[in-house]
Amino acid sequence: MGQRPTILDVAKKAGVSKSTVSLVLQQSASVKESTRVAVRQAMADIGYVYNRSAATLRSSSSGLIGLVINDLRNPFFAEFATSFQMELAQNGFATVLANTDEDPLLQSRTISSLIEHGVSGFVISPAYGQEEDTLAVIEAAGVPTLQVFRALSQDDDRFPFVAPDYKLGGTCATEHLLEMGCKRIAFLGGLNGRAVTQERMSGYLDVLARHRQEPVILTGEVTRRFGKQMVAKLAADHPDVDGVICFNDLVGLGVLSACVESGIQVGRDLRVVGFDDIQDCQDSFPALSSVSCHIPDFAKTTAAQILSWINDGVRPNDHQRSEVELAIRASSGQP
Amino acid sequence: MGQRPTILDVAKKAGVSKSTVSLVLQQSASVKESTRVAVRQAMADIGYVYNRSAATLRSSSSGLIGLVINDLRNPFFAEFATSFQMELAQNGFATVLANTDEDPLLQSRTISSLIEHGVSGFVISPAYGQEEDTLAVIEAAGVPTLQVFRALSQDDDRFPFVAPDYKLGGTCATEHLLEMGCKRIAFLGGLNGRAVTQERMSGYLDVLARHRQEPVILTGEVTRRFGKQMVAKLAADHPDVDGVICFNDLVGLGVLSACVESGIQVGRDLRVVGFDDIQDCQDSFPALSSVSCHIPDFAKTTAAQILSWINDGVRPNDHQRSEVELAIRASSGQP
DNA sequence: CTGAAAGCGCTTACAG
DNA sequence: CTGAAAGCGCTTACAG
Repeated sequence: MGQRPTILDVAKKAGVSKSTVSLVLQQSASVKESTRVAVRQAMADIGYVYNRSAATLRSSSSGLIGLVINDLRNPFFAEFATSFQMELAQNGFATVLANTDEDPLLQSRTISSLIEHGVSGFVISPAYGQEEDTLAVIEAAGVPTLQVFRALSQDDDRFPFVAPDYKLGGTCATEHLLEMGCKRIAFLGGLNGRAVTQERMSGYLDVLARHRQEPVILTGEVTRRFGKQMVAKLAADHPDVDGVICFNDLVGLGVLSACVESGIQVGRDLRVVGFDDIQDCQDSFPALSSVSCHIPDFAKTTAAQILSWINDGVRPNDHQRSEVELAIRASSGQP
Repeated sequence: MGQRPTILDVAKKAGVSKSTVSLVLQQSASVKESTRVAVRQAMADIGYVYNRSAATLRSSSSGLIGLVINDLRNPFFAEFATSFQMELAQNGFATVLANTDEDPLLQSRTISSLIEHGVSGFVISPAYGQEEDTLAVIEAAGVPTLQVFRALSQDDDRFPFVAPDYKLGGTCATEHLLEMGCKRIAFLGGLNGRAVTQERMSGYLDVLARHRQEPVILTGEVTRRFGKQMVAKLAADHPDVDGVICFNDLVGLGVLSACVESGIQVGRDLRVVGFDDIQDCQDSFPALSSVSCHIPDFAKTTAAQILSWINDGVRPNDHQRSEVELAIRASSGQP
């Protein structure tokens, strides 16, 4: 492959100094149009390729963003990651992606590694556990870091946090099921004690309290499998349940498939609402009602915030909630 | 954050020269154990962080792999990307991920950008179209590149290609349905004319020819939606079809949900086999039989190959096929 | 608006 | 086994 051309070669070819070439590379306004064109032409002629590592070393800005996700096999996160990456790409940033698989140890190691790579910022949906380790590593590096969906620490404000309005989602879903005439509504899935579970559940609990209904809570994994299991459990232990709010769509889709299996008419015998509104919701049978978190918009906003923090030093607000909206489909009783 | 310590600070602290520090960093065997320990200790004491950009500039090896995927919203690719990234991480490499959304223009731009970032290698599941542009960009850079699942060019061997044995998968699926007693088997989905579609279909066609059955082919999108639509079409145009082989699991899952909707008993009235064996197959109702591509294993192998190419100069074989295996579940008639 | 010089933090021969 | 020197390809002040 020989030697790749450098800005020196470009400068020679274009008949200018290498500083001028560098200025062209940085889109500096202080380069005359005609020289700019000449330099660009010279680059094209000799097949010049920008070397970011060299630039990073001098300017300490890599154009790399670290996206660290607790569970990338979950389609919700995969959809977010995809939208986020594409948005960053449009703004000239590349995304270094890492799945931590809910392992806090792997998480700290991953983050350290990405810091070595000189990421200009982090967006992280953290794994639970050993929060201090992770926080300390990031803090020591002083890299702009935005937490999404989950917060490593509820109390302090070391890193801004943005998430959908989980509580409102729980509220809307519950009110909707009540309006549809449900007399007994269960909440399924979500790890007990986690903030996200608490929030989604609290909307549900508030509404039920106002309507003097007793809650039925079956927390647990956030998987299709768990949703399927809970249908049997409901039939056995809580036969009066006629509506369920699921921690997320995976649980909801599991409920749907178990209902089909056991001949329960979803949308009539049992009304089901999921949470997140992943793409699958639209193509299940019946289509799954869900609290939409507007994943693509959320990803765009997140990208915009981390970029303006990096580029313009604008630190996002510490606590932000994005809008949610109930997407009503056949699983909760609409035609 | 002030100045981050450099190897010079470490050297001063440990009382050695910076070359020695560098050798420790590179795990060189020619550093005495005691000095190695002293240097490591000094690093910990002053909070040293390795600066890869500097190392990359000098050594031209970034420790970054570009993973370029045509459709990352498809769970099959998301599962692959996740397994691949985690495997790379275990080997000290970071993954820069990019979705091209089946857009060849975005693909060439993406690849150029990743080359600027100095990726040490590419793994790419390409988008179709303008293949030459993409090939030229990579070739000019001389970056080790492994094509997976799809090949940009069938004829030439510019970049090694590895994929599951699609044809064998089609064969197994068809034979299985025949054994289950199907009298008329359709092939659903897959873009017409694409190599992957051709291959999956050719296994199906061969088996049918041997058994003197007429094929029924309905190519099209590779989505749940398309699968749903085809159930109605089959009922209208090909009521005798009692088995379907789907281009992929998304199509298969769409078929299942439409069957539930229209009261068709999957596994009896209609036997269904998908392709890829994504995780959802296990939790649908009925569970979806599928040609397993062993995604996690495939990802591991891919990672190993690109790494040994980069690290040891071992270029993978030009055409490789990985094993597939039919996972038989209720949708094709097993209990 | 453009050029000459220094320097970012490493690795790499080369001595010793 | 360790040290002094050069250099990777850029950007950044600083002159002019």
